[in-house]
Amino acid sequence: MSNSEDSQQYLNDMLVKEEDEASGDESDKQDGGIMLREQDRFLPICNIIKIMKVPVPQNGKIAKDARECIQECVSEFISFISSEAIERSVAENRKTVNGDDLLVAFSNLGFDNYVEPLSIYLQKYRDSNKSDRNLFLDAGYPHNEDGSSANEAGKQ
Amino acid sequence: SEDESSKGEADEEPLYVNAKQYKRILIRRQARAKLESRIPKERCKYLHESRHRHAMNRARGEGGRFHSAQEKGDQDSSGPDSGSMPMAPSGGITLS
Amino acid sequence: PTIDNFWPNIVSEVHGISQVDAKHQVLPLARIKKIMKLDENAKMIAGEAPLLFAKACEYFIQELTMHAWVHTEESRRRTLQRSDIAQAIANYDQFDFLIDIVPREEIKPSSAQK
DNA sequence: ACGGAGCTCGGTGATTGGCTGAGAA
DNA sequence: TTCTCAGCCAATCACCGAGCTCCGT
Repeated sequence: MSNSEDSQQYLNDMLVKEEDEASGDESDKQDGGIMLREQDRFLPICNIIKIMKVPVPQNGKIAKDARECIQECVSEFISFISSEAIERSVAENRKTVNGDDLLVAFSNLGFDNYVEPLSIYLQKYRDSNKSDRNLFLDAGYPHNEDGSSANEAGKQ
Repeated sequence: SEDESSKGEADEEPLYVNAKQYKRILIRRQARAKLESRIPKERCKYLHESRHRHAMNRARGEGGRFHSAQEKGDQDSSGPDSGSMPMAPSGGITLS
Repeated sequence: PTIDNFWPNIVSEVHGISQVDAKHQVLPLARIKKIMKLDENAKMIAGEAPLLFAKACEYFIQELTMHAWVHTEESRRRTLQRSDIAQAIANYDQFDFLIDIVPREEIKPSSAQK
């Protein structure tokens, strides 16, 4: 039953380290390190397509070239903003790139439109995490801290 | 402060680009060059061998579409005449 | 659904979010982090960074696609293709950072170049 | 004490091609 | 007009996220 024609052997992600492309006749071995696969460089194409369909009319079509083009653009988008944000975190002697570094990077690179919605989104994310923690801690264990004790998240 | 558009690279990029992005574009260009050797020159036909084989072996409808795998064994006890229709709405029409 | 209303709509959408659900993101956070880590200067990355990027990427994809679709309609087509994206990038200076990814010469021949 | 890197693990949605009309040419 | 090519289906399995532990700040 088992076929004997298995040109490529796949190991699990735990063991796979070397290049493992199985594109049929693909045999490009570039030195300089480990080969990067598309899964390492791009976001999943299915998710990209879903988002692309939002501003396109219902009966509109999207060519394969266009999907892959956007996929590459998105990865460059991430790397482009990241590069600026990382440089800022280094300039401030921090090892961790945080959300504020990104917001500053968006602003500095001319993506001013992104700053307001992303600031709101980031604030809501931090609020929801803090409220989760505080509810858990305040439930039955009074833990004193210097300064503030009771503050409610007010908005709108 | 200067609000002029930065020129492209003196002898490589003759186009005018967004002044706020100019410096970063050059930095990214270098970073991509370092990665270039690790990037395959062309896109492969599929990402996973196993998923490729899965798609090839799947039950397919007449129009080439994937179809519920109602049978995957090889032995068909029923007569060949039995039209494979999982659910035939008798005269009824689907709501809406 | 127009370009002028895009960002105002986005801003009112984020206000409608009650609690940030990190789980059901459209884009996988682990993949975004992996792409960020391709930068040799990247050391540590806060958990909120991929989350911000997930949202930002949604906006970016929608905006770029929206701009590209304008050119699809200008050419009286119903299929968005790569040349439309090249045009969109050429016409909006916020997309200048993509100039190497989609070079100018990718704009379809016999089309006016601004 | 906080929070992120690196494991492991289990649950799940992204991946995937043949046919055919929409639509690019 | 000719003929390329994107949408359409859903089952597997690679990968994502949620737990851990460990270590640096």
